[in-house]
Amino acid sequence: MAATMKDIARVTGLGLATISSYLNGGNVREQNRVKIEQAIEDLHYEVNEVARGLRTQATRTVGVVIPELNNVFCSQIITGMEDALRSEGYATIVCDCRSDTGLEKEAIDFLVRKRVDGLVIVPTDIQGRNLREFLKSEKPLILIDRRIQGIHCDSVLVDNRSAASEAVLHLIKKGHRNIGIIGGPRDVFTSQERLDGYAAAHRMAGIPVQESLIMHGDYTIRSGARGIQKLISRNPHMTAVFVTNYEMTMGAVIGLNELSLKFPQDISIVGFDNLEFARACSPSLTIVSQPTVEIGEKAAEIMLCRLSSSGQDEEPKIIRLGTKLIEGRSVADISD
Amino acid sequence: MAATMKDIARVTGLGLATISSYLNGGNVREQNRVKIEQAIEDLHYEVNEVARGLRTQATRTVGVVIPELNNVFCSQIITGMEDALRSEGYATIVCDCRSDTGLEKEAIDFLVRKRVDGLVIVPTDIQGRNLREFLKSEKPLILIDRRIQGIHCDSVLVDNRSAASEAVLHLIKKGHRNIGIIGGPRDVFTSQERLDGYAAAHRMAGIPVQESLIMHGDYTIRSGARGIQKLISRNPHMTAVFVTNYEMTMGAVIGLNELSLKFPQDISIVGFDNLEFARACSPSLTIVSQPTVEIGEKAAEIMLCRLSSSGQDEEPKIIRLGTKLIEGRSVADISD
DNA sequence: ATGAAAGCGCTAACAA
DNA sequence: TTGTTAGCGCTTTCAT
Repeated sequence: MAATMKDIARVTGLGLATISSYLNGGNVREQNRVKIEQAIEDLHYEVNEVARGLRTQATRTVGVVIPELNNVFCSQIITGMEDALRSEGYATIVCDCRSDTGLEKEAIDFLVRKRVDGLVIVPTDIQGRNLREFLKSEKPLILIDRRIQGIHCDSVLVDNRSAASEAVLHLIKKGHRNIGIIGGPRDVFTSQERLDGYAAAHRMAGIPVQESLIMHGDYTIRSGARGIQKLISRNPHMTAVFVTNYEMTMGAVIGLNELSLKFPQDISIVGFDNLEFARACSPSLTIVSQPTVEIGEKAAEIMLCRLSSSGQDEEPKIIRLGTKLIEGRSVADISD
Repeated sequence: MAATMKDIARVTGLGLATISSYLNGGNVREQNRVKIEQAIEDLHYEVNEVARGLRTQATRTVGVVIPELNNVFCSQIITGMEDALRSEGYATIVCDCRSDTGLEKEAIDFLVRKRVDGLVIVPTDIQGRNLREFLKSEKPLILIDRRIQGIHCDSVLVDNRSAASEAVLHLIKKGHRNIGIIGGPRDVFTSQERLDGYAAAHRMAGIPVQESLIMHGDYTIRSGARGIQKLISRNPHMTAVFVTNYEMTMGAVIGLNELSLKFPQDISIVGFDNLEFARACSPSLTIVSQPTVEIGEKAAEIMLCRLSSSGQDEEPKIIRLGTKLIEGRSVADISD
């Protein structure tokens, strides 16, 4: 059996309160401090966080629900967040709900049962019913990447409209007029914003938006490959495609390979996320890059703040982080 | 405040033992069962797993330590494992130690303090000092991907020797005689096994191994890019390269792009992992594919078994899973 | 089948 | 500063 505070008390001849005080950074007489440290060393004592949690009603654990762990955007966010939380003694329990609203509900219930102190989520269910329930618990909730109507809580987002319009304007500047887009699911917040940005860029340039140039994928590699192939067959005049997440970008590249088409000669392409992949492509891809690690760190920072005694009653914060357009060689200049 | 068993007892007029018995699947008189269920419903009661954990000395939580979450091999393993564990009510706390032995120790201590019931680890420290300590706790420990000398515990590995020799023999069959390899760090178990396989294939074919054809990377994209460039400058006769993990494979592709070299015309390449990336390359890459999700599921299965009352005293299991060589178009046939 | 009571390891209020 | 004590919410004897 692992040693307990009682053992330390017995060995040192001190009371429990003294040990507890020492462990929690309180004042202890020098000679006792030495004794306690010696005993802890000898008995390999480690605080039992379960007992502490029962007493303090805090598990020092944060729950995270994401649509897909096996997705660079998500895994990078978690890397940044987990790191920041752990350095403050918080554990992170990550649940992957496979973009399934049912599994999302199960994951949240699971985390509630585990008594996490707070929840960070990249929501799948756009209704947010599960979240409304969670909010009643008065525990901090942070939304990442997607907002939900009627849910007022801290959110960390990127500026999707600007990101998309910057990408599309870049294509327009290079002379493209028939620009396809492979967007995400119609009902996803982020996806809508990116489509808005696509339309806004067209408006700014005075180019009408053509419905046939708009495809909705589901953020998978497969849908990216299918998407670009459909776009091409439907739109003989299309000279460029903007793809709105990493997996679909990779899919689009696969799709072109399958048709033996080359970028930028046959078609220009602007992708999304994952600089490494962009550089690995030949020629390298022009992409919109999101500050994923920063998103995770920001979420952790806000969570830590809410969890501390001070930052509880402040208004919900909406953080918008910027993206960068990183130029590769996948866009042909056809202006003349 | 959330409702407790006491509340259920008060509302139903029953004793705590009865409620507990009900919650744990014991026998309860029909009429009481109904009453209890009603009360649970009304009060939104949820078991407090923290209190239960304190009492039962089990948190129903498994700790996982990996060298890099933002690495497809690791994230896919975790996807498979987390899924299997959660469906049995176990939470997974993942710690990313950034391939740093110091951080690995911190992560393990952290998980011990969190009183995880078991530990699954892709070890970074090849000495395994942290693990020796953990083993004393009598809690189940499972090693993934890498074994450690002197640590006897369950392990889930792939057959690295066969994987590597199959890849190299494939190259030899296509007529290659000067085959470079970008291996992992010298001290990593998996990396040694793959190098063994590389050598074994040469022996089988009666081809001497040349030291200059062997590079050691550190499993990062950057080291793959540098690695292939060094190999090329050092070995003018080299016609093919075998790259031994996904990140370095992507790096090698980047490195070739930077030199404006094409595969398979200028050099043939066999990579590792991530079928999607392999298909996204142009032409598609021939790769060794590991059953990552299966590795995670197997680890979860063994952990669940060890954690159950039955499977505790069995001998450590060493599971070896097979890999597949998936042919793309990145290997030129130069036999004549 | 059910109830009473002890105790898991800790913190915090109170006393000394 | 330190000791004593009560309980956090649960499971588990031991009675009944």
